Amino acid sequence: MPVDPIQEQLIQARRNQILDAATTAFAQKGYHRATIQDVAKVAGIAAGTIYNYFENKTALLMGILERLNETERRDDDMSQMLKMDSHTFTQHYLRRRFEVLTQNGFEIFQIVLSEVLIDSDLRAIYMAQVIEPTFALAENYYAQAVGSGKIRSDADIALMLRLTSATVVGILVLRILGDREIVGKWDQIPDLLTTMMLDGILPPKGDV
Amino acid sequence: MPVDPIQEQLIQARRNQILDAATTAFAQKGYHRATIQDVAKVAGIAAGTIYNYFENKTALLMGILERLNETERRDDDMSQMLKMDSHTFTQHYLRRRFEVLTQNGFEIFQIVLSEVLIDSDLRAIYMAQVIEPTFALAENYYAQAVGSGKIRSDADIALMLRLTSATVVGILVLRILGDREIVGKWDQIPDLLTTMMLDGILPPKGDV
Amino acid sequence: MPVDPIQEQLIQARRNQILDAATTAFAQKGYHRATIQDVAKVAGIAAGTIYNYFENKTALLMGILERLNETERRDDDMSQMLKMDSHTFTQHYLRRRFEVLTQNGFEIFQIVLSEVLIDSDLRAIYMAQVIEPTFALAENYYAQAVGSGKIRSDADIALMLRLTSATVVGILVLRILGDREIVGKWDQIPDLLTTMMLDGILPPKGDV
Amino acid sequence: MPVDPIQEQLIQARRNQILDAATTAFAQKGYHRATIQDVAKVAGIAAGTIYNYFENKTALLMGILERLNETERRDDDMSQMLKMDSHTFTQHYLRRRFEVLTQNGFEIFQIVLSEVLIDSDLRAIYMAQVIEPTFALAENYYAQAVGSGKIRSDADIALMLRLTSATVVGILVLRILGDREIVGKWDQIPDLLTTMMLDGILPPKGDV
DNA sequence: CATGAATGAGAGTTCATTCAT
DNA sequence: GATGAATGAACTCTCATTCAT
Repeated sequence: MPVDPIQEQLIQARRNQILDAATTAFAQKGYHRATIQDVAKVAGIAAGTIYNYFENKTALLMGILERLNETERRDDDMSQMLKMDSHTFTQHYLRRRFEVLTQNGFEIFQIVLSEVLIDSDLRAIYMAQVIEPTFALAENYYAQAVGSGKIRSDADIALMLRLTSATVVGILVLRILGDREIVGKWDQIPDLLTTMMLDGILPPKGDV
Repeated sequence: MPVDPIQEQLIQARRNQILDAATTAFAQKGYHRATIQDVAKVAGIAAGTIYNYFENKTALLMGILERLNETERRDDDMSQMLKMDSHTFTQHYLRRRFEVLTQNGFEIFQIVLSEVLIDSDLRAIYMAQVIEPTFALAENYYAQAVGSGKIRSDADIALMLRLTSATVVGILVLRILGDREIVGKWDQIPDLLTTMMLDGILPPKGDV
Repeated sequence: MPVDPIQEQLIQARRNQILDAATTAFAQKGYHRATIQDVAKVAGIAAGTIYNYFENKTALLMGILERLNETERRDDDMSQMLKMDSHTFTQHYLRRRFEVLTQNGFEIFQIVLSEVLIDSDLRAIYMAQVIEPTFALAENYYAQAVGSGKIRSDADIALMLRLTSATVVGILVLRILGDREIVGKWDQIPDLLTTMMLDGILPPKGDV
Repeated sequence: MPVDPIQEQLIQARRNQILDAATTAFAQKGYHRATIQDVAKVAGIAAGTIYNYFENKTALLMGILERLNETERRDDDMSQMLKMDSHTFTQHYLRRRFEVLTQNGFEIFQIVLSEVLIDSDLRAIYMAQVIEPTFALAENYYAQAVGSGKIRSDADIALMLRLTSATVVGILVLRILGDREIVGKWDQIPDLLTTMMLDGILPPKGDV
């Protein structure tokens, strides 16, 4: 069956419309409490129509996760970043991560994270497809950075990267939880985090 | 109506038995997918009995959260910690936090976190009763530490504390998600984190 | 409105195409489990098109039944058969019935029978239009046969005919159920049945 | 878990109550058209209660079939029948089969037959557990009868038995379809059938 | 006349909650 | 206080039917 490109576009548009609605509905009530009717109502279509585009409710969740993945991957021309010094690199890296978070809307992470904590199948997918790639580039960079003496050689790179990423994840969680400091100073965070991570919270040695 | 203390103890024992079962059941299947029958089966009692001790299913979740609070608060004689230097204090503080996490079992955070991300009422309670107190002591200490020049005075204390806590939260999330680095090196994390936070990931100045 | 005969033929062709598809689809999944989409797919047309030719799903079933009727009636020039002796007549009659069954495909009886057992409206139609006519001719013949002494006069003709027809129906059912003896020896059955019915299963009197 | 015999009886009673209701409801509307609500209404209980006793709607059908099996098997002390002459044996056998049909109520066969024609899984079960055993005894007897010269030795026993059983099945079908002759003379059928099968419909040789 | 996306009523099924025992 | 059978509202999903294109 030859694919009509216009048909294909219409189908994609409808799928996106439904996924947008699902994101909204799931974020408001949570995946389980939100019904297909809720999603349909938000999308402004009949409930049955959703099943012309998605096999079942779970597929909606998967669809949201897939779209998230695409966004995550869509960028990251990191070739230049490897030439930067530690500070600039870290700064760029964190800014980029925060942009991705901000652009996607936090709802999407709210949904995905809360389900991922519960559903072990989803968890495996999420780890492999979202979390791990988030580590990948930095891991590559830091390995080189250690080699060239930019970073302390006694460090456990793998673990330290987890801690760094954990910080980003944790900030996201606190943001979703509604912490006012985090929400209010969202844009300053990447740079503050850069400083904190590179130099620590102690006063500069020379200052004492 | 005077309360019979023995009756009271029996009631508390039964409540705890049910909450333990609920924790187990919710952790396995998630709050929504776990049924009251599941909880009852784990507890070794009839489903109806649960309703003699808890108003409804939501109350089970609240009960779990309350018990978590009690644990969090049960300790923390921090009076001595205020006399410590920055490194020792931070180390103590992080070790303490990780102990609490480990002792409670991660399941409980898995349950609470996933629901808290969804349910805005629960979220408000959780923020006020669990997250905020976790900040409180440190906030107090660091304010003093800045005053006495132990910490760089240009820092945004409130925000920096959020970032620190975010790291702990994020580590917990990654642990729940099953990250192998985090799981394998769990016990080393508090100390590594202490170093990283205080000194940063840059090599010591003198090394260059 | 004068009917364009070419139009009429096209319509009939399309109706037959759809009924063929419906027969196939219904036989595979059963009337209820087969969807209009299934029928459309087998027919190679769109689902909506079916509704240009049939009022609803039930009408498809009726259409199948009607076509069955036409086949049943299409032949049966029985004028010569009345001149035959009992054995030849019975043999011809049974062979003819089995041909009809075989030609139509058993699927059609599978569909019709299963629905007829359930739907009382359909049942009335089926009785009046299919079963009863099947009796008619034979009834006529046997009445004459009794009159001329070819058949025992103490017999209850009407009932005996039902039993004979019942045998044919039952054989069909067993065939649909997949009985191996019946399936394997299908072609021998009319003649065996002729012998059995006329002479019984007892050994010939003279043999003893 | 030790089984409380009174509990067990109550459960069986409720199961039977539900199966009775299901038989009624399915016979009226057919298995597919009858809803669980219909069954519940007939049984005078809530729809959900049915699911405490049967896994799903299919299990209701299976339950009906199982009860039918039990009835079929409940009897048949055929040891004496083997001593009978052909006529008495056949008469007893057919009478017995008709009794079973009559006692169970025709609805049950209406339901089972119509589903069995459609569902190939069910068909296999039905063949193995209901139809085949119905053949078994007779097959045994007739084999002996042929050996002792009571039945013509040129007969294909296996096939002839199918034809006999087919007749019973066919009579049942015609009865369900509402044929008046069959319904009206139901009780005479076994004996008439006996005569017809043994002696054929031809007039006795000596009569000519 | 053909199409097939959209519809929404209605089905089977689950499960929190109640209450007679 | 403990039980667990009964309840029925609410959910997901299916599919006959319609109708704009």
